Amino acid sequence: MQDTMDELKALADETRLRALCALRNGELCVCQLIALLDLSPSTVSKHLSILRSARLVESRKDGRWMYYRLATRFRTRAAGKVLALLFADLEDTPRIGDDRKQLKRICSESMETLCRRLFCKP
Amino acid sequence: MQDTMDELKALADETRLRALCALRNGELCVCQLIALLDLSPSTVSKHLSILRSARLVESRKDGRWMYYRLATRFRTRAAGKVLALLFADLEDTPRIGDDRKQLKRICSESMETLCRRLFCKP
DNA sequence: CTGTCATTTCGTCGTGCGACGAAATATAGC
DNA sequence: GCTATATTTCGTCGCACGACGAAATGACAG
Repeated sequence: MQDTMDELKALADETRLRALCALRNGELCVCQLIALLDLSPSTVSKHLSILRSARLVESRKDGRWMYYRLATRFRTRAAGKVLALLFADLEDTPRIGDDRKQLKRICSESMETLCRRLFCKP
Repeated sequence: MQDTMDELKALADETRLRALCALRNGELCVCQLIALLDLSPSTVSKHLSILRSARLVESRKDGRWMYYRLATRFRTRAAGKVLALLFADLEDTPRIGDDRKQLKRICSESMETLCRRLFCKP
């Protein structure tokens, strides 16, 4: 039951749902998620650590960059199917639609340029 | 998206999950849920109102008693299937197993006797 | 109409969560 | 080894949430 609760609590936040939806098309770097979600790096990092504790996402480190992706194996039998159902529902919402467009723009940029924009003064 | 969020937030609480599981076999009176969950009447009432706001349960009044049951139509396409998946997973957990036994005992009592035990001093 | 009883609403208290900035950690490039 | 940079950890703040008891509401029983 604790596993289920962890997953549900991880899902019960709009920011984290948006992050999960963004990861549907493959892994993303933290800085890309920061740009998408438009929150402080520390806040985004905390959200990702909550998703990882619930084993809804996995991460890998590549040099200076940290990549997150959807988990492939979950702690509960329900999790994978629940995610699929949520994704299908959220597909049509304006918020997630906007995110998808925004993500396209973000991914068209090199990560160096992106990070420069994120962390440096204008 | 708000509908999905409301549902997920309603689900992300152990007490409310237990209540939903208890309602799988049919409607229950508030006093039966109070006995099962072992929480104050006001607390249980609040939980049920959250579940009702999310449209996961429906209620009907019969005289002095208020009955709650699982909703049949949901606000999102995912909700019904998500509930089914959660139920299947929770089925096997000790907590929900205990609840099922406890609920059998509770339902074997008349509601008058039950309420007398709940509200009156011994 | 009045009293009783089941349930909800209201007010309060403590805890948990999401936000941030500052500091710490880790890696790449010089 | 330094320095710059990407991410995480830590400390703090405000707010939402779950718990309760007391008071309000609504329905039946006399």
